[in-house]
Amino acid sequence: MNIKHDKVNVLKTGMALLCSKGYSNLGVDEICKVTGMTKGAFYNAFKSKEQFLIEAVLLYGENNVKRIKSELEPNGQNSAFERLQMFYHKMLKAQPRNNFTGCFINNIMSEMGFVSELVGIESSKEFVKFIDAIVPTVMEAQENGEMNRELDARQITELLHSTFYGVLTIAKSSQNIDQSILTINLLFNNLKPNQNA
Amino acid sequence: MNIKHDKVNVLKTGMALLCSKGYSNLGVDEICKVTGMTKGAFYNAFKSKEQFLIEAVLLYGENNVKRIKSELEPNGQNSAFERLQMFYHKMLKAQPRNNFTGCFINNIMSEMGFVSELVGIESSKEFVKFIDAIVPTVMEAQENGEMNRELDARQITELLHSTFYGVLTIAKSSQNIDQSILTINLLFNNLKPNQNA
DNA sequence: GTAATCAAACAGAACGGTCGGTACAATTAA
DNA sequence: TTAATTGTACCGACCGTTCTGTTTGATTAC
Repeated sequence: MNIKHDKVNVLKTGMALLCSKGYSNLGVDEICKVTGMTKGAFYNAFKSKEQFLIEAVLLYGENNVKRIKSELEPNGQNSAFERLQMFYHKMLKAQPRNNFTGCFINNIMSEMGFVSELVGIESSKEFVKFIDAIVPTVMEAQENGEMNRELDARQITELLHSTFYGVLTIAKSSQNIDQSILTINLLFNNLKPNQNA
Repeated sequence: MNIKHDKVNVLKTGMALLCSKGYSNLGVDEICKVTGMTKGAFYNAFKSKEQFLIEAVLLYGENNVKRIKSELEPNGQNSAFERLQMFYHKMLKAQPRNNFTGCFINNIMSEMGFVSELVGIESSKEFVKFIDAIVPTVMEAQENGEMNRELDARQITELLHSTFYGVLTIAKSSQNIDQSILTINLLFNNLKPNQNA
């Protein structure tokens, strides 16, 4: 009996696999096995394995932008600066202990950015969208006087998220996030206005 | 006629291949083709492809520590802060345009950190050695009054190098280093002592 | 001096396994 | 009936590795 497969669910399951195993280490057979698809169904739904990856990148990006906006929006309790800090802490701590797979876009950028130009371009686009989604909260923190107003908000955001990617990579390799949290905290403290100004 | 292969040269050539193609995308056949080895010679020199990777990581780490120390040592012209800034600029700009492969250790950490525990551990160790090699110059910059003395030198160094890795990954994917340089500059400016203190 | 010996290094064909992808009949939905 | 979807066997290419046999160069024996 044929099974009706929800493409979005397949992509979401595939994302987790891609995130932990990487693209080259993950076979189409395994994607099919885990999602319960057959090869016929897979290649009916996706033109190729690479196209599957790109669709996963796009879906992840879309959902992540929503998540960013949701977690950073004013909640009546925390200031913009606090929400930003909580946001990055949460993402670091969300990683299961001893199963630290890192961020999907960061991993794909690193593995495929130079191998597949198309994948590189698409994941870069998603990164820019993440930045776009975070910038308003950084601006709010600047207006609050919680962050240095002399700096460009977009530059600050690029710095924050780049550093986040950097510590993620190191944490993924050492399977330890303690240092990552210290590093992110240091950066946040440094982005406060000059205390004695 | 048999050819005498220098293991170090083979590893260096392999490093460049690993850096641009990644581990999973690089076959032993290609390593052999580029280095002029045959399979027999390769498997006589290396127990396995993974062992080849680990030896490449170790050699890269060793050479990179030497390079860091050499580029950061006092030159009678530049202050510690200037030498640090020049060091990171140089590493970013050293990447050939449109052929931006990133940093070997960063790439391997991201691709293999979770796939092979051994590779993850070894590359993390090399990262720590890089930090060890940079810390003294950060301390010197603090003593000079060029960098904020209130912060822990090792923490600053971790932040610098993590951010460097982050911007490298993004640059590798977008094939553009302009933003990376701006981001690193912003971080350096922020690590100066509070101007109005 | 030189012939015999031997382990290490090398060459490259071959192996079993896995890869992404396809062919096509069977099944389902319209 | 017809078109779309699925299940499965299968393809050629490629993978890391192993294999057998050869070459090499240093060591040993005479």
